[in-house]
Amino acid sequence: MLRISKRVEYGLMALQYLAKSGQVATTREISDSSNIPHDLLAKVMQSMKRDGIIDSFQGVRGGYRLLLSPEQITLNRVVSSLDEETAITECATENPDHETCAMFDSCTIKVPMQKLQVRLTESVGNMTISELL
Amino acid sequence: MLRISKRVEYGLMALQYLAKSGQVATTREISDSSNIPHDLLAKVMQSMKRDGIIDSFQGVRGGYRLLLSPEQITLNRVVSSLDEETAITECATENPDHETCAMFDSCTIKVPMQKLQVRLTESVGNMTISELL
DNA sequence: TTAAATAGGACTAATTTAGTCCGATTTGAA
DNA sequence: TTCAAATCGGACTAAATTAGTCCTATTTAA
Repeated sequence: MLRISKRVEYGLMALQYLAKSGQVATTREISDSSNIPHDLLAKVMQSMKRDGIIDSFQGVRGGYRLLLSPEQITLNRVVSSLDEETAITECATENPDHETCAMFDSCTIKVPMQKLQVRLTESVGNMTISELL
Repeated sequence: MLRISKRVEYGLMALQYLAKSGQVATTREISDSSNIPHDLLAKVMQSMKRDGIIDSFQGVRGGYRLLLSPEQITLNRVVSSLDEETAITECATENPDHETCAMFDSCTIKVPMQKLQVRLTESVGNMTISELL
């Protein structure tokens, strides 16, 4: 029905890795262990860093570390760090309007779609990293 | 997190229309009333016809009609009629294997993803057309 | 000083999705 | 009988999104 992006897949793998190790790990270490393209994972880590999910250390002994506990990191959070679009339809965002969808006024499935979004966020999106351990 | 395709959006609108009218309606009628590209809607209707959700009548007084009650038509059903990929990851399909994903063996988030798929199907996917009325 | 690491922007390639076009067939009505 | 309105279905193009690469700068421990 709805496919998860590679960015989110890689992000989840990396967070799982960090949660398991409990220590600082480099993108090289993670990408090698999981067969993830290194440069792409680097982007993913940077995004999650900016969002405050993980912490980073530059320089030769650098790397990343979890900043939140596995229980605190939800799929919703990971997705909103890593994906552009996070809603099932354009009108299922926080404050949808004509800017986002040309059919805004005439649309007859707007309200049901917004309800679906809530269901998705509350059931699927509430998964946490602790469920990956 | 996961966006619904235009095909599914249009499909839902059309099914809602058919459910409301309770009669035979043409793709022209539906596409005009909802501002949907006609030719694309035609494809969508054909797919849903093939899947047995709706019924068709050819010729000058032709069109489409619901074949199932609105309560019987789930989002899961609509999506599987209209989309190519219906799972959140390649490994969250019925019988996943190496054909579908190169990382199948080494992947460490396979099982959790399969559980997520179940959650998605059971919560979001269970919505029916009756919820659009 | 150097090598290993993050930071980040720009870019290309690949894939997926959206939408169009064409011709065939069916069929009710003028 | 003809015609126009409809479904049917394949092939195709265009657009958008996603995946992945590349390059350069900065940081920092050894």
